[in-house]
Amino acid sequence: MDAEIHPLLKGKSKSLDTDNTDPTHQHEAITYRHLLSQTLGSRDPLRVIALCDSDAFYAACEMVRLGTDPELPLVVQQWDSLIAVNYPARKFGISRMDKAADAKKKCPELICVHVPTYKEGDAEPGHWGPVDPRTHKTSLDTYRTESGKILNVFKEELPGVEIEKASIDEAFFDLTRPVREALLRRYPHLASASPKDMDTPLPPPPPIKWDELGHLIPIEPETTPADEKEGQSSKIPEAVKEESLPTWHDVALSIGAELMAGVREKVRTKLGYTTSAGIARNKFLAKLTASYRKFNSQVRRISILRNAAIANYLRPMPFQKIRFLGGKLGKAIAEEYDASTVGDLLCIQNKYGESALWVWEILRGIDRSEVKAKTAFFKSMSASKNLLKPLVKPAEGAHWIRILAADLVFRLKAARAEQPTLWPKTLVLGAYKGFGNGHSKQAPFPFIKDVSVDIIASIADKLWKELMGLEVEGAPLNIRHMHMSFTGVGTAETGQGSIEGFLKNLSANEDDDVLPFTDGTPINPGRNSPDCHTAPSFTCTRCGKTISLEVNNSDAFNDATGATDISRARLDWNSRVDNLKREHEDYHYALDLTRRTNGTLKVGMPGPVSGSSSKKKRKTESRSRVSTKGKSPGIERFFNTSK
DNA sequence: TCTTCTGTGCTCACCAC
DNA sequence: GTGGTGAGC
Repeated sequence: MDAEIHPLLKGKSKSLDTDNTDPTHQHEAITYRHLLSQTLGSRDPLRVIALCDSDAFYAACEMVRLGTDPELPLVVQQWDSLIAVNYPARKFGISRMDKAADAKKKCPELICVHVPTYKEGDAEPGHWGPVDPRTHKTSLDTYRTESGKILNVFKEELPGVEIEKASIDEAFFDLTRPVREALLRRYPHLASASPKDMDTPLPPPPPIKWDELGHLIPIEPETTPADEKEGQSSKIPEAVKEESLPTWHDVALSIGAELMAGVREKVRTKLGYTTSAGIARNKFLAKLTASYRKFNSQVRRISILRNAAIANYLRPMPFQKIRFLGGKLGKAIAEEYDASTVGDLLCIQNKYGESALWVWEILRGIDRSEVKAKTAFFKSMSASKNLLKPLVKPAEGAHWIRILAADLVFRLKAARAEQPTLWPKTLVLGAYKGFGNGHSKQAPFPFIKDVSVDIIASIADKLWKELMGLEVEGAPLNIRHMHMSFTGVGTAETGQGSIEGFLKNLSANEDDDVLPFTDGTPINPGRNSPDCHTAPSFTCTRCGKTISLEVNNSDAFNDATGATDISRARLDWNSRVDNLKREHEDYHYALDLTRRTNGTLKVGMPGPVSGSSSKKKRKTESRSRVSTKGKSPGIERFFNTSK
């Protein structure tokens, strides 16, 4: 879920257009041009994004595996603590924080399932008899497998839709395209605009039967359902009534809800999992919407956030719930402003607001990050184990090495079922005595087709010896934690630039540059690319940087639309490069603005470029501030301003 | 009822040195 | 290569 732009610097281009009066674009008129354009990407006013997740996923996996009655209370435990509680069990007041024994007291007939475990010699994780943390290691692998099955159903049901697996039980969907297609099918009169009418707004949309689709997040906050009903008849002022009139985007959301209802039903019938979904105009809001469960108990599991409801939905939200604001940055903001909700921050944004564009935008529900299928597998794969009974003799290491190795073998094999050439370049073994007290050693890992516990163990045993060599003679060993991981996971193919498929931004230094396809691999091999070997790009006259277009395999000229027309494809390229230019200009504009209002913004970042990891950069930035400024309190650490 | 807050035991990513 | 942190589930 990488945004393309540094979150703190994201060109607030869109908001500069229509700006402060309508940051969420909820009143933006949708024209024929909007409707018929295929190239607006995240700026599409008809964008529909969904997040689908499974409730109490681990518990659901066990219910399916065991074939238990869905009404029976069930929990999944990891040693003594609960890691998943199904809905029937929640009715007994059991929560994830309970210990297994306490939960059992609350509900004597509770079904307690232990997570799958390995012990030495096991080829795969399983539900073996009594488990013992002193001999076993837990494994979530069966849940990963189930997660993969769900993802496959998603893909089958929505071919051509970009689906991004966000975690073991969540995925984002960019439904914009299928929704647009459905829209044009259902309302064919929309498709027949003459060129001169392209910029006229669409005719009024039809009414929408929300009740059949899911739960609509109310425009007016703090009203009980009764209030809402009453309000609809007479109490709500005219202006609000206006706002709640359906828009074409609402129609689009409703079609998105239909699509999600379809895939959810397929997941239920094919695999037995129930899911929830949130539908909104972007990923950030879709995610928040999905977690809206107020009236969303068992029946309606789709929540929909209309543009008109965004502001009131966000305002009371504790902002530290927002991704990237949950950590130290959020804490610093909270302390600086004595604020806790989004609403609190909206009033005081201007002090640092311009140097924190990402925050400015996200508080207003603006998020342009793309839904993008994960193109590569994990960069690393790790297994670790807390040892309740610390190791005291070096010879005890071999046992745990084999257990951790079994976990990695199993997972690598599973990954290779889909990507046979997957190759972890290094193996790392770590042994720790406690906080910050330990070491790790690594060794190159050969490309072997049949990776086995023995192979890994033979390498790891050597690493273990090295680690033991670091120990002081005669001192107690006392290893409390062991860690083994594969790093540098990639594919063994040559010319693997296409694996990434996206532009790479190698580092976050001043002098870094965006490299178009490091090895010159065609962006879109074959037919449709205007130029098979060059990423479309432009060079900024102000900063001299060359900005290249990110290529996304859901792009309009790609397979799904069947657009084979090269000139059309070229048009797409050009308009998208234009967008990119605008975005980049916005970036400079924002930078200038910041300099004027807040002193110099010292972030040392390249402009908004495609293909870089926002997370990476944000973290880099905040971390470097912390480390360079030492104890500097407050928010300045994050938005480094100077007089 | 909903939310939120804690915590543990992982897993993954990234950066500094 | 190695150590260490932040963050999310």
